[in-house]
Formats: sequence, structure tokens, C-alpha cells
Amino acid sequence: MPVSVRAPGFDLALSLASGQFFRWSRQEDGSFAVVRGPVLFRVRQTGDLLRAEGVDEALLREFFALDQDLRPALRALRRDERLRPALDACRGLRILRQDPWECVAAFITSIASNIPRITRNVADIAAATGRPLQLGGLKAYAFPRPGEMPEEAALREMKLGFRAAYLARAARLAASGLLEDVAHLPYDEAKRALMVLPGVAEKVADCVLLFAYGRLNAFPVDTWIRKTTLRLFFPRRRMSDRRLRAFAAERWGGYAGYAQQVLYHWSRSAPAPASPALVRA
DNA sequence: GGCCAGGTCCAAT
DNA sequence: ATTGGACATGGC
Repeated sequence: MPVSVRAPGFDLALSLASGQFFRWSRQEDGSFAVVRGPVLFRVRQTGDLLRAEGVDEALLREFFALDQDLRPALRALRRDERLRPALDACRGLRILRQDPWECVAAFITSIASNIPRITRNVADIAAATGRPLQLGGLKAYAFPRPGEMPEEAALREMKLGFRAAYLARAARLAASGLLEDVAHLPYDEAKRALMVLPGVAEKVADCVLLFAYGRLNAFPVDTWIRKTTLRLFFPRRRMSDRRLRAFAAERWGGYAGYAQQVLYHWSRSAPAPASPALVRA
């Protein structure tokens, strides 16, 4: 049965395409096919209305975090003039709430990779091991649970490269309920708990806390954020990732993660600043 | 063809 | 605590 949910100020396409989530595809009719855990659904946005089939209203609200009021975050972040261009470029962006294990797996896969390749790797793993899902004419595969993951050798055949060993070992550890505990822990402890997993250090742990557990304070520092944040706030200076995270926490507090995501998307979509060579010419 | 990609791990300062 | 190199693969 189709469900309709009001989602004022939400941009579905932007939120899906902003690099936080890899299990979606745009259909010819303009709707989006989404796989979230064991659920394949179709969703489209018309104005403030979200219409979906294959999913109940509760999961739709949960996944798109529709019950989370972002206005306090946006109000606070907009006071930062240097963040405004990025915020303006990302109106309607929401941080999704992914399945924790899939998010861990996707961001282990993301190490020194890129979005098209991550998307392909994750789809390959699902197609090789996951249960088939169907919705009308739509077909997809669920991503395997930790206990169902392929062995390292199989992951290597899927071109996961050196990430294969991390992922296979992380799956074994995650099979024992570690990820359920994380939900109840305060940020620092939750992060330490995640970092027990091979392939999960500061950056991946922050991605998981932000994109799966809704911790809007988590500030993942990747190469793009490093470059963009330094350019905006500390031109001609170098800084460790640790200090960068401390800076973000102090400047943006509990909303640093939202700032991170708009900076990430904005820096990748905006034209790069002219290089010195071009300026000279 | 070398450099870099939503890094992590390990060893050596 | 910080730093350098190895680690697979692919795109430009």
C-alpha cells in the first residue's frame, strides 16, 4: 500500500545523492528505489509530500529522520557566515539513519575509494550473498547480515582489494551484538566501541555515528573535509585531523556533523577555486 | 604513467 | 603523540 508523509523543507534527491548512502537508484519515472536493511521500497517527492510504496510510515520516518527537527541546527549553523554558502547549496539536506551494519560495511569499503566504486562494491556483495527482494517490477538484493558475509577470498574476487580482510574480520566481530550496544553509549564510548572493528578508525567511526546512529556531533575528517575546512578557516596552515575535529566541535558543537555533510557536498559540487597557475595566466 | 581516491594499520621516531 | 609506507584497484 502506498503511504504519504509530509516532509516540509526536505530534498529527497539531494539527501540520497549527497554521498552518505549508496543503496539507491533513480528510476526512469523520477522516483527512487531504495534498499534499507531488508526492505526495498520506491519513493518520490512532490512538493512537501513524500509518497512511497513497499515501506511503512514508521520506517520511512525513521530512515529519513523526519521526526528530527533540523531548524535549531540550521539556525545555529547559519550564524557562521563562512558556512552559509555551503548551507545555501544544501537546502533540504537531511542526515539519513542507515542500518548500522550496512553503514559500517559501506564505509570500510569506502577507504581510499570513491562513490561510484563504493556503490558497485556494495551492490556486488549484496548480489552475491544477500536475499533477493522484489517490489512490482523492481528487483534488488538485501545486504548480507554480519553472519552472512562472504569470506575474504570472495571479497577479493569482487575487487575489494585490501579492504577485503578488514570487512571479513569486522563481520565476524559484528556478529556478536556490538553494534546494538553502540546505540546506547555516549559519543566517546560509542566511538571507542566501533573502533574495535578492523578497518574502523576515527573517520569511519564518525561516519557510522553520523549516518547510522544520528549523532549529529560526529565530524568525519576525510580528504575533502580536510582541504575544504583548512581552505575556509585556516588558509596556508596545516593541522592534524585531531585538531580539526576539536575545531569543529568547538565551532559547531552538537551540529558539527551536519556542517561536515554540507561542506562535503558543497566542496564537491562547487567549482574548484582557480589554481595559481590559472590566475597567473 | 604517475597521482589520488569519503583511510587504516603498523613500526619507528 | 606524530609520521611514513604498505596496502589493491580504478579513474583521470
